[in-house]
Amino acid sequence: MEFKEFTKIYEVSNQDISREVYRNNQNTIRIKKEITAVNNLEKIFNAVFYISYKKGFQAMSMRDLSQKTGMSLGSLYAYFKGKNDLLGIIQTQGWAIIKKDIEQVSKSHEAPLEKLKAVIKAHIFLSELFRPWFFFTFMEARNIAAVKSMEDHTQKILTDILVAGEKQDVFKPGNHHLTASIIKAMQQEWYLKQWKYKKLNVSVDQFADHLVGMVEAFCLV
Amino acid sequence: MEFKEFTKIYEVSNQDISREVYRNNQNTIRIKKEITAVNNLEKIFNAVFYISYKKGFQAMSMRDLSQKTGMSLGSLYAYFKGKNDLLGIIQTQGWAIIKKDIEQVSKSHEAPLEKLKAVIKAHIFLSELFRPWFFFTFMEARNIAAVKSMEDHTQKILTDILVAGEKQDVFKPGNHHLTASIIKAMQQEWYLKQWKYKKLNVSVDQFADHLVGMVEAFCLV
DNA sequence: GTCTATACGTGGATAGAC
DNA sequence: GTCTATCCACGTATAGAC
Repeated sequence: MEFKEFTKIYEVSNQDISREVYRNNQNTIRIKKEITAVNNLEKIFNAVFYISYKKGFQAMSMRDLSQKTGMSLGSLYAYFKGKNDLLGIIQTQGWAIIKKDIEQVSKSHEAPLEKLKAVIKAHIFLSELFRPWFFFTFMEARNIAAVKSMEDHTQKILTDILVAGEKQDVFKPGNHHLTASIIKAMQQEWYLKQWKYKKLNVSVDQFADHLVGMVEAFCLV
Repeated sequence: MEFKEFTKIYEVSNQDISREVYRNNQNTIRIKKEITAVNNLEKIFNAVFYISYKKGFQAMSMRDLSQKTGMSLGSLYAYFKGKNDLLGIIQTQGWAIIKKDIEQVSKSHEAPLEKLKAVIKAHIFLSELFRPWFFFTFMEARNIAAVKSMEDHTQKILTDILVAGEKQDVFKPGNHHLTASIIKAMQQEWYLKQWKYKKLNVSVDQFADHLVGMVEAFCLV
């Protein structure tokens, strides 16, 4: 599967995400008109990602955010209770995006190798589609327990596939936990070092294929 | 080479680092007695790493730092001009540690495969020895141009080895820039996700060997 | 729903005693 | 060299007009 294909199957836009956030937080968001709210939420998220990418969420002031969105300080506080609340909203949503996807993909395919390839690629493609969410979640949430448990969760999926593959004599024996962990690291690389791959002129598809190639070389009997 | 061996060859302690920092910054540091200065600098760095690991450097207040070091606010400012200055000092030193090592190691060995293994392992071992410095540098300096150029630099060393190996028919042809980049990502994993490998009970040596195994499987003809 | 004006607290930094 | 006390700016958050 290539990235283009993936985007057609996985039809979710940034607007959809903002709408989801709006509906999940209608109790705290003071805006009544959905269209207005969704549009502004999108503006807010983009601004947060932009500023946080450069200097981190903590260093971003509400005045920064006000300037970048073009909205006043007062308006912003109609969309979230406080800066900390905003952080929580983004993290929760980022988490939801990742979780939903992984579960979906890991159910498709049966053969271990095909399954492994599909899971690896799906995660990279998803992180490409929502790169700012992934980057932000990684950078700003590092020590939250929730994030660690999510890492464990997604890693377990990979480990299970490797173990199943070994039983079917498709994969070599070895420390599958460790292999799974390193695969995860390689996937993360794509959204953590975007600037590098832009400079190297490497596309998502190239990156994903290269990574799959490395995993195959190491795991296959 | 194993980690134990490495530590014997590379005989540098945290004290040595603090002393280096002291000597490099004698113009701005107001303390005259070296012993006092070096001891307190070490305390300061450890405190910075501890607090920043949990909430990031920006979120760390000078009062946090004062409490954790047991030194007063006033005293702290005798060691650096300001919070921003402190950040710069740590980053510069972190950078120096990495740079010095890599250059040293890349000169040893001649055969591409041996050289590749040595460079990969040395970096992992070094990052283990000075893990807080590496973690801090990665997390707090992500978008500084200096850091990007350093990434390029260390990556180039790996790329060159791969290219040389291909010419000697030891390594398969391929996108060596991309491979080098992914190797770097795998190395970084060791100090970025320390908590995970502690939980998995994976030692530095195991990790390094596993990684070398993956690279060999992929690169060797 | 969005704005401006403003209150209030926190945090970086310094002065000056010891 | 280190401390306490204090200054001042900046940033979060709210009130209330439009």
